[in-house]
Amino acid sequence: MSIATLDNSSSLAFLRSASLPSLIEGKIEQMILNGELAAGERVNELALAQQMGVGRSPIREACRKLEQAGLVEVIKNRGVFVRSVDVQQALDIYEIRGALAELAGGLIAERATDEDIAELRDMVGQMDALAHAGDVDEYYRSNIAFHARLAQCTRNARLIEMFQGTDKELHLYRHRSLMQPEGLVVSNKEHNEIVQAIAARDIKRARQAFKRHVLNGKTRAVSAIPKEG
Amino acid sequence: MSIATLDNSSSLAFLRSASLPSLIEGKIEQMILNGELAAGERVNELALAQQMGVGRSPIREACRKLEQAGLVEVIKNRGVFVRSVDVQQALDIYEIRGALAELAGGLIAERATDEDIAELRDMVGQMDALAHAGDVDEYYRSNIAFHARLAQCTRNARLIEMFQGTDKELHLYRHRSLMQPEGLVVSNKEHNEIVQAIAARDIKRARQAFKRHVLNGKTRAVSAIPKEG
DNA sequence: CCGTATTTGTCCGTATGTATG
DNA sequence: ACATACATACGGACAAATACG
Repeated sequence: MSIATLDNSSSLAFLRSASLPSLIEGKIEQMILNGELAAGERVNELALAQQMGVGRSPIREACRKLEQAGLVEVIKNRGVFVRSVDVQQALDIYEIRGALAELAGGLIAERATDEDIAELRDMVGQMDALAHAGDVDEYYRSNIAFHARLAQCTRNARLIEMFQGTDKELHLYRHRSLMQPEGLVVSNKEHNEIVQAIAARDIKRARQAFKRHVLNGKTRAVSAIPKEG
Repeated sequence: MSIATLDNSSSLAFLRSASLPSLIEGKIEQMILNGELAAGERVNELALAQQMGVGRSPIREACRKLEQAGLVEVIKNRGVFVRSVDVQQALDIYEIRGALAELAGGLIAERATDEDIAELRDMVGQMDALAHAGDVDEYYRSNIAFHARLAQCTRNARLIEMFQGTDKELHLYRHRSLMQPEGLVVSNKEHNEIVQAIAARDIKRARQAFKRHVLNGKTRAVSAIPKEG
């Protein structure tokens, strides 16, 4: 009754607020980003339904959302397949992220609070240790958190969503192992430049620093570039 | 067997290629953009299903896609509601479109073919007549087509999608009557500047011209601006 | 505050289409 | 090329939640 019941009721309260398709969507998304579901692989409705102990309807609705998000492709009467992003599509997305980063850099330099900046500094400091230690996995997670925190400082909700969305799409291109241990230090040096420009409230420098960071990320991720170096 | 049969089989072939949820999604989207479904209004599953002569499953899947596209909001156990975009959200989106237009302007100046440019010129010319004639409705349609054609010239599929997507979202803010008859002439003058810069292959000027056009559109659409004039 | 009607959430059955031997 | 097995597409039914009187 006591603790177990409380835990149970609280988890039920959570289930009440979040719809089942949304929970399933998050689960499938996680499976895709974790690589459990590889690019091009088929997403079996019945198998997932039985695995999760639900009917097929919530699975189907979740897949439609993922389709719109660009994480899966749905072929009528054939099934749902994890989207595979080719080089050209990745370059297109990086091109867009470069422009969004340019915008974001300026917004952050204008709108970030001193608390924001202090926190960003801390994160860069911690990542510096991870980079020099060569802890790729932990740096990877911290990198995501840093960019999420950075995006928040734009105070533009739609822009934050676009960074998140395009980042997930790019995961379908970066076939794991997206960074060399030495790339970590370089990447974090760019993080530091961004934060420095923001702290100085230097809009122009912040725009360029953030844009360069994204486009350098493109170069790091895309090994064989067909056009436009 | 003759013509009627052929027509029938061809329409069936179309139904074969496009999924029912996708067709319904387009239909609902059209109803929203046409104003048949007003912002904030509830989308009744059963009513739509009976109206379209289908079950509720395809309706629900279509609504999930529209939710991800940002055209509707789904509240658990309450229903689907046409999204209402407030002033701040509209400003956020215009901010993003400004950055995307800046990117697009440069890409188009680099990548547009001479045929593209000739066609863009023609469209601007036709719109000029419509603008001076004060034909708001026809100008409105031509304006959409012009921007779609312009986006195509970027040769960036994802960027094209983003222009389309954010444009639909903005429709939920612009409560009809988005342009004064005199605004048409001004707007098309900006179109002409964009095409001129592209034809001259002047990347910098094309970037600025396109960005200005979008941000001027923001000013035209947003009457009461709370911050950042 | 309660009962009723309406609407959503989910599951499942059947039909249709696809892949495989 | 055909038949079988399998997966998806859609509709209908039941349960749960909400809205209304």
